[in-house]
Amino acid sequence: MPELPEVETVRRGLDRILVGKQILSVDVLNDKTLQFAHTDLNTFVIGAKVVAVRRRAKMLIIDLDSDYSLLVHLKMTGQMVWRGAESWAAGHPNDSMVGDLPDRTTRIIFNFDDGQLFFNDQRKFGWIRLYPTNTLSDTPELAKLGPEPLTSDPTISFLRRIRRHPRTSIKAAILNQQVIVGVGNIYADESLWLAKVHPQTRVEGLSDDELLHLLECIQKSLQAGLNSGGSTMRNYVRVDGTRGNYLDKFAHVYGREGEPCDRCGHEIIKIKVAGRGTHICPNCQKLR
DNA sequence: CTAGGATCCTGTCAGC
DNA sequence: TGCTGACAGGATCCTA
Repeated sequence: MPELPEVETVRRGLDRILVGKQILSVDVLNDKTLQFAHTDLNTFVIGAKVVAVRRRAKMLIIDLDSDYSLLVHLKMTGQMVWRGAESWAAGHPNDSMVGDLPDRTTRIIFNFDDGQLFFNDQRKFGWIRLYPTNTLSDTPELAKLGPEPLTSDPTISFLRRIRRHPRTSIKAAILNQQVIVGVGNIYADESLWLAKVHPQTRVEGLSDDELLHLLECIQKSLQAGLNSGGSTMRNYVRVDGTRGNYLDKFAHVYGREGEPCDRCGHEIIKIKVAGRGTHICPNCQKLR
């Protein structure tokens, strides 16, 4: 799914398009996606205007002038698509970004007077919840999260939090949102390659300096993803109309098994770590 | 605390 | 062609 760079790309688009607009109605095409009392739609959502669109970890926060906020998680296959005078899409890249909507992946539709916002999610893991804006930071979803890697200084918090898991693999540790937020399977692999750390290395086997260097590599990888525009309609459809892969713009190892390492030329291999497909250069990333 | 597996879903792809 | 199993950018829950 969308990791931090993709969710932040969604956030920027929604903030630009939605702020100041009023939600006229909501169509619920999949009951389980909207995870709050549906009667609350009438009380706190319909008729409200969007005040701001924020992000925490991999979640979107749509603040409404009812003093309630929609909390959105795209999980593996969630995407947001705006259709109005302008057409815009970001999140999980697939044909729903460019085809007629609603389609079979559409779960929720927010209707505005000048357009529609589609929440599409093929696998139905994604969800939308509703909380009073001033209670958000105390919710189970947000309360225990680790620091943001690209805003504020995460170093002290990161070190303290990752040291709580001395015997876990470094890959599992950086995927843990209570240690550092925003890292998913792609950016975990990219960061570990950049830092030349084998994903199965135990946390206790790395010094503070090595962990902080890895943190810098996490920040660099996430920033590279963000700079390439996350996964948006623009980079999903190439100029010639064919389908593109935004990973090509920055990925060194993810999805590149069998290809040569950009640094040493050794063949990239795919293994399994922490239950996830994991891409490494076995020459650059040796298990000590 | 930790590893591993199952789970929530739908779709695609490789191999037979 | 059809079938089967593995796998997919997330996260939680359970067992051992």
